[in-house]
Amino acid sequence: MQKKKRTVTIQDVAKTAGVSVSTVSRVLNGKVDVASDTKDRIHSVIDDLGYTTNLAARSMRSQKKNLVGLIMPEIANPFAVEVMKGVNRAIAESEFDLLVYTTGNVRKSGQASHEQKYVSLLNNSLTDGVIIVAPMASEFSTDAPIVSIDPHINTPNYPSVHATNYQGALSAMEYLLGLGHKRIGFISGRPELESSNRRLKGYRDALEKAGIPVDEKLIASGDYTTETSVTCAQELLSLDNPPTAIFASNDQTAMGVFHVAEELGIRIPEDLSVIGFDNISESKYMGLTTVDQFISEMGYVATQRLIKLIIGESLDAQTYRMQTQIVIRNSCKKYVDVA
Amino acid sequence: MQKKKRTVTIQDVAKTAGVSVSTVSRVLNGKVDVASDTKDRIHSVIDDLGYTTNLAARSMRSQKKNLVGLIMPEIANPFAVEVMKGVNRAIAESEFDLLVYTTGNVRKSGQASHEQKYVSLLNNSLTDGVIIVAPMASEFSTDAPIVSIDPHINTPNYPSVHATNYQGALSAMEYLLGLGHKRIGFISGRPELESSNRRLKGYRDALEKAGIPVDEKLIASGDYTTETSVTCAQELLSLDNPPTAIFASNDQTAMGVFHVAEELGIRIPEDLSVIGFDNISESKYMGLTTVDQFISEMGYVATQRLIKLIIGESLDAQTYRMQTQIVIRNSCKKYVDVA
DNA sequence: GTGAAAGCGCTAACAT
DNA sequence: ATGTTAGCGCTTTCAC
Repeated sequence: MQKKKRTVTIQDVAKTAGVSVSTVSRVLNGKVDVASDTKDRIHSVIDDLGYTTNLAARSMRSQKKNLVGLIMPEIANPFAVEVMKGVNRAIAESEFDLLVYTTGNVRKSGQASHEQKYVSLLNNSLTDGVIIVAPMASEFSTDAPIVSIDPHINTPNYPSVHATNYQGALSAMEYLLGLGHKRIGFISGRPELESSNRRLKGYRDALEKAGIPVDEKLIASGDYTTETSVTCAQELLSLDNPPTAIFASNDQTAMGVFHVAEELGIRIPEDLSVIGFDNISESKYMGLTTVDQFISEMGYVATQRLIKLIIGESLDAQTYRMQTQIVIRNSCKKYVDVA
Repeated sequence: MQKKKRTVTIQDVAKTAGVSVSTVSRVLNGKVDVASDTKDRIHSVIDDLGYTTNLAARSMRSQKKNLVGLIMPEIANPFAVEVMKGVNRAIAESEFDLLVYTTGNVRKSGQASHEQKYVSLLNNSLTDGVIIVAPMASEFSTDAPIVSIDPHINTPNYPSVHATNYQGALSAMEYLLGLGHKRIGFISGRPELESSNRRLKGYRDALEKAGIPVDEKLIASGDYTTETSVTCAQELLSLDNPPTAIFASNDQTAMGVFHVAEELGIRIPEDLSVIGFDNISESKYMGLTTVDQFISEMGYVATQRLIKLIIGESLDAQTYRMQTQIVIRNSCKKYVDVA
């Protein structure tokens, strides 16, 4: 079992080294005006006692914490994972460490009302700044800088990083239409999210622009999960006049389509073109065409921007839009409708 | 931009509400002996001022923080992601929130020497207990409970959750041997990890037990990443006498094999049986046979055990071994060696 | 170059 | 039912 000794404090170190706490603190924080022999002595005492500075206490007193916070309702879903990957990369390249705060579950976090709470929780005590993912609030009160990723509000009062969801959906559809598809299914994401609605709007507008009337039967309402997508895909593919292509609102959704197609013996991309927004997970190996990955990139960019704010630089623009782009992993066969 | 007001403290609330700080503190912590009208008044002041409690200050004073920590060198690799998923699930079911601490990068974390630092960092200040992933240290000094996942040491002095890596590898190999394979390739994981070595040992022992001499040319050294695995797979598959099956030491490694096979026009599972340890990512849709997922489960179990320790229950055993098991997603064709 | 002392915002006795 | 007060471990003036 682990040792149950009382925590070693700066006091203990000072006492054993025969100096005052302030001297120890100076050494700890790399201040210059300390005799090198005292410094050495203190360092060795620190090693001996296994002292480590108490984060809470330090945070309470000092400005710079070298810590950025990331607030997410949960850290298990693919979107969250991808954001974290991007944040992680930026963190790895920086002098900052990262503290991810989560309640594990959207329900526990509650909604907008709780967001401010989590922001202050981290920002006013532990961290130099926070990144908040998909916030609903239109405003935050905080001492330290904040950057949001994919906020629900279109033009929030705080810096944000978005994806060009509408444009991306438009390009995706143009690609499918360009292959000759006339009946294109759509599986939507969570309807309360801006991102989802803008992808849907892209779908509709692209069809309209192409002079193809929207068939509401071809629009299935998913929720960005593979499970629901399976049901949606079954629904779409068992229509009397099934779609010859499916535009999945995210990668998990595309996975569901792939899964159902496999069960039904429908080959992708030969019999059915599938295009997935995002491209998280390993679907790139699976015969899907994707709008390339930017979620991770959003995490990366958001972190970089936050760090800029922390070190006092200003942002070129408060809103940053990540450009989505079509990536063809496996070209779909040119499709000509038999009808 | 966000408001730049000075942080609202419990003092401010007390003053505006015309009560003492302790009364506010009582309300904040849901103590009973407060008149309901004062309580209401305080609550409304809290709302007005947008007060939120300072985590650092609170942590410094109180025992119970309702927060567990998770320490990982980085949070971007698939193993880390899977662990977090499991932890997330357990957290969602509990009254605790989660704080994930990472430096973003193994290099920045340094090694064993730094582990203790991170443990104390969280455990002696912010959290009620921590989970540490793949620690090298054989001992930790900490006030609050600790649980490790997949420690490098075989029998550490702290509670741990392992997978039955050796047994799992044995079963995987028995499965492949049972299909009639005589030349089975192996792509190893990071050699400094216990898990990797035990999987390799399972590979060797299974062959030996089957009376098949180990051909060292069939053992490629990977590092649990898809990138390296691609090289390994190319190496193996371009041998004069290539393997008819490959045992990949984890799922990412299996992905690499799949990728190379696709490029070479080798069909899985028809021409090449591939079995991957783990089963993270979406490889289950890819014609691979896998040792089923337990990494996430390790995170889940570890969290549950930590919570037990936090609330004062004791563990049945200090070491918990997750049972691995073969899962056949797509049965490989019975293979008979032509040699 | 070093020490003494004043808090940071909070909780937990101890009073009243 | 509420107020007073003593710290938690640390950094930071301000002395010496």
